[in-house]
Amino acid sequence: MARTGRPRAFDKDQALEQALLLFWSRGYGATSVQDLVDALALDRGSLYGAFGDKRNFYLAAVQLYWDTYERQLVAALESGPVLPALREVLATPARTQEHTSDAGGPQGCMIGNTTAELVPQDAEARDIVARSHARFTRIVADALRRAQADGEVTQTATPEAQAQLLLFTVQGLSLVSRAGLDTTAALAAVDALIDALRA
Amino acid sequence: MARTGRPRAFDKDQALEQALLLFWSRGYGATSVQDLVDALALDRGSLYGAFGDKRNFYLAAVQLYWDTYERQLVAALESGPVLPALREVLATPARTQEHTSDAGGPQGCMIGNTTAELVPQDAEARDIVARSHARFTRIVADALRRAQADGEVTQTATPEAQAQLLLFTVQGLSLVSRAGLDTTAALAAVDALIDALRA
DNA sequence: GGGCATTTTGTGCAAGCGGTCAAAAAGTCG
DNA sequence: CGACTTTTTGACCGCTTGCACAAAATGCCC
Repeated sequence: MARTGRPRAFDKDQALEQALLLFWSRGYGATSVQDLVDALALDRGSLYGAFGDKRNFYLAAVQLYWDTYERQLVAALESGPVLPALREVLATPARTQEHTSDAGGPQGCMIGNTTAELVPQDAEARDIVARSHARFTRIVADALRRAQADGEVTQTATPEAQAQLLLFTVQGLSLVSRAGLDTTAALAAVDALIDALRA
Repeated sequence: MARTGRPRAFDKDQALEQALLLFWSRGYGATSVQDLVDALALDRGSLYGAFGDKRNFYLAAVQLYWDTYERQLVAALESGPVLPALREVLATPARTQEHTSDAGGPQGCMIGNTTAELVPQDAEARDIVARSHARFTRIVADALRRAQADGEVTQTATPEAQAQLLLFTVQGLSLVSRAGLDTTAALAAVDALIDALRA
């Protein structure tokens, strides 16, 4: 493996982050390679050289998104009472949306966006999304299992079923919020769900 | 308003239905005008003459989708106990997905698909989606209000909050199901939610 | 049956798309 | 310092896209 040659003039990780922001804001199809070239201030060939084609670039950005999200999720659930943390997990997308609703900023959940746009026609995208779903439910179910044992969460349903329900809710909330959300109503719905989980 | 002239050689409503099926299966961006021309067996000019441009065509299809869905929703909730009907509303997308997961058929909820793909950049699409959300929550909240009065549904949350939660869940379920769903797990989650609503 | 309004038909087009490539530039290492 | 490897640069390509338009076809109404 040769290590010589002209060094890259840009930070690959930082470029990926910026690309994530763009893909997140506009979606896959609506983001042209030219948009990326303009936004990242690097030339076409450099982009292709570093990341392969547009689809690979997007998938890498999605993976970065999920890795970041998962880290935060684990951190939020690893200590303390579970229900307030889960409440926060659900409330965050509802509140975030309020600030950026009219701006051109990121919209919804990147995993959800990918599910809607790419999954039906892209097996690799489906794998990434499915794996993210599985990891989300596993992490949340583990936390709920502990909380059931502690008497914090009701045992009227299995932790797995509860986690699955939370996945649906957070995905639905992120999606619906793109069309404009009554934040108060959304938070009331979140509270209704959290209350229903209480033992 | 002149009524004369060469009559249309195809059924406009039927063409719209077929277009809906195509848009529903592939999404907006991935469905080219050429695809529509091929599938509907009518020529380019005829399509533009009857429906205007592609975007208008799509929005008309979405509207048709919602009108159909709303009719079924109202019918399902207008009589009998509410919770079993709501359970069915949530369970249907989970089961439907099982059959068509690998085929090229319709995927997810058309409103959700539109939310993900068009809403961020299309004000008219956002209006249609937002109106659909509002109508869904109103219809469901009305049913829940009745059910709360009848003692069928818990009063620990307002009917509006419960309806909003159901909107999130059905949208999330439809979306997540596109990535492949464990039907049993999904139904367990639905049951957990329905049970939580029971008085 | 002749004029008229409308749809059909088929061609054509400008623009934007994702992607490629060859030459120039820039460090690295013997 | 000069060969080597990699990145940069910018022009370029073939393709598909959504859409427009003119001429022909068709049925209604007076």
